[in-house]
Amino acid sequence: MRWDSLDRENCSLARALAVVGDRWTLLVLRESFMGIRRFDDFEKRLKIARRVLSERLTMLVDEGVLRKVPYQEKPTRYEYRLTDKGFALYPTIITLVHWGDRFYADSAGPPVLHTHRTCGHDFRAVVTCSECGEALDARAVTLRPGPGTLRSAGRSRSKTA
Amino acid sequence: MRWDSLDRENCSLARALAVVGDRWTLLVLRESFMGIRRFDDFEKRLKIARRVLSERLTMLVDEGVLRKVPYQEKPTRYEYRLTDKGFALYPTIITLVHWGDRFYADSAGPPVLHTHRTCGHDFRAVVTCSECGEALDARAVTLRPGPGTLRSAGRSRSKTA
DNA sequence: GAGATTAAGTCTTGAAATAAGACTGAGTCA
DNA sequence: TGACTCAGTCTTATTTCAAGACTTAATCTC
Repeated sequence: MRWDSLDRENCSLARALAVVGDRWTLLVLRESFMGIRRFDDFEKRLKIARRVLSERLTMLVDEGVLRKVPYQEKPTRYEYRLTDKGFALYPTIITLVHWGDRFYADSAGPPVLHTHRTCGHDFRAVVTCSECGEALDARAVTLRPGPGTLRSAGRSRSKTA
Repeated sequence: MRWDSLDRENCSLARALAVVGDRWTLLVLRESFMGIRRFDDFEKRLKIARRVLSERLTMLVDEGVLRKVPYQEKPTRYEYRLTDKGFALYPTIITLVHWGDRFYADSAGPPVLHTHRTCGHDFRAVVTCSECGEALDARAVTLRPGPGTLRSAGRSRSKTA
């Protein structure tokens, strides 16, 4: 499978992965969520090859996940900021961080704590159902074909997720 | 950076990505969540190179995300099932699927709908704070060093996420 | 009992992505 | 004038990946 053709596949996960399903891309976004915006700062913090960083940033801008904003003139220089589409990836990233905390933290505990400013507490991310508000468990979810289902999709059979 | 050394880095996201930060790995897990368990079924559905599939499954078993369970003898054959650690990736996958639905669905709508058996409704995944129950926004989260922080970590400065 | 089939892989080969680091260019600072 | 900053691009060697033929072990089909 060629990944640049994946966006045509009728699967939201495959389409999402065609954009962010890459280690460097997600680490770049982690830095964005931590407030990093400039090329050299990304490079120094990630120790990423400049060529790879350049490619990823350009791709993320093309996809609308980041946007280039000029922060000085003479010479004009740009920084990379999250768009709303980029901010919408936060749930994915925070849940993955917490998975890492849970299964790969040092015995001492997680390296970083997340504090919810609204309530003032350190928290874990809990994924809940938009309809009933209960915490979601994969075993309690059923799949069924949606309006965008293609005729070909074998995955359209109702199946326990 | 070599990815096999990433687990030693003091960052939960990097450690998590060292395991699941790969397109094929996440698509394999998607199939697992859809109930697929056998080598040939993964291969047929994903059209993945057998070599790559074999590698990914072995790695996921080594990491404890999947486990091999014999389902017949003569010859003994195994299927791959999610462990609890594997099920714990559901929040990450469901939020990424919904991100794909939101930004990459056909005009008709998402290809697959998710139904919560507990309440009977189609739902979106909402990430909430474990402490106050409110929906989380990246802008309302602050980072601070946790017990596992290394002395080296520049990321330990308190920073808006 | 010969040959096809099923399941779960391994092997080979060519193509693509990555890492490391030198190089470029436009402008400022000392 | 020369060093420095920032944001890249370019080159080359290494690593990883994709495609698909091949292997093994056992069972079904005729």
